[in-house]
Amino acid sequence: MVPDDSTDVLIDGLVRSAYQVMGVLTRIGAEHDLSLTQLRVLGILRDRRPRVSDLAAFLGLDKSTLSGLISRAEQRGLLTRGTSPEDRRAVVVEITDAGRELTRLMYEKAQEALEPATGRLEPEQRLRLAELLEPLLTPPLPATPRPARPARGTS
Amino acid sequence: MVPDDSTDVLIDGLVRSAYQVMGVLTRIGAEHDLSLTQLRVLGILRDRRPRVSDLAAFLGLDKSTLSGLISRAEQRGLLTRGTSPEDRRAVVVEITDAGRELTRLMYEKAQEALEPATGRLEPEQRLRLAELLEPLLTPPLPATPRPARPARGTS
DNA sequence: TTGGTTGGTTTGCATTCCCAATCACTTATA
DNA sequence: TATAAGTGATTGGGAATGCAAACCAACCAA
Repeated sequence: MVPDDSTDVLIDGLVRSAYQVMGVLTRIGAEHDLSLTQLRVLGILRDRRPRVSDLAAFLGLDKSTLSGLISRAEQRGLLTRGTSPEDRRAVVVEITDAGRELTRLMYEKAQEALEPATGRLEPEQRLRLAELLEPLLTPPLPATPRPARPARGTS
Repeated sequence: MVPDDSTDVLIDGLVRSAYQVMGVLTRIGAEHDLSLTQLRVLGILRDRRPRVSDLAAFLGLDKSTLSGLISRAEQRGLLTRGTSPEDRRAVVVEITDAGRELTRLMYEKAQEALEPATGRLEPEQRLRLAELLEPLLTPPLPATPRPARPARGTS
């Protein structure tokens, strides 16, 4: 498939919007001592309880990189490490309430920060843009089905 | 302006596509020992000859961060430092032919890497997507007008 | 039980990034 | 013109990110 003009101009837009979004996330994260990667991990954990290797594979990072990152976040009380019942070697990572709250706040702020940009589109254009973006996105990690009750304890 | 559903879903798409694009750029850059920021700087330099502070302001980074980054790229022959005629304190950064070629290669590879994603859209959808993205983008640094002749040498 | 594999952590190193201090040049003021 | 203040860039210190290699622990097959 030979890339044509429509691809050129699209790549340019995607790359530039990516830098812009990352800039916003970096700045907002920094205000709360969260790196881009930490922010991303927390975002992923919102509805998943993956193992360290799943996380590493999905993020394209080395397991050792996650090790330190998870430790720091754990010390700050943003997430916890647990052992998988199925495989006692495996470490499952779970977000805490504090982590969840911080993540919510971060994404809320990101939304505000991007508002001047997204506000330049009409609501139906925003939907159309989101629709067009959708097919480009890599499917996320499957969500961990949460037990009927929120399962604060191990229940 | 109260964020509505269309904003939520759009932000989600933008953030995810940003992570995805950054992932691709990071990987491709790494294959040639270029960090995301170095790649970005080279991309900016393609048609500009900004001063260090312009670059820092545009990237939202500290000048000191750029200092080292520029030095390393300079040692690799990807760019050169020059003194501004107008202000002898100022350092202007200029891409070299080697840097330009490497940048071209990187973006070509990025295009290939993103092809499986962008290819999921029809050409007219790609154009439409690019069009919708456009209003969101921060205007880039103004290009440095190049002398009439491409000015390989100082002419 | 042994040997190989897989999941995570630790250690060491380069890079990125910020901040504070510094040097060099520019511009304003006396 | 001399001096002071301001601006542009670099340097050095410190934390975090990221990889690779070495390592331990648990799983799994023979």
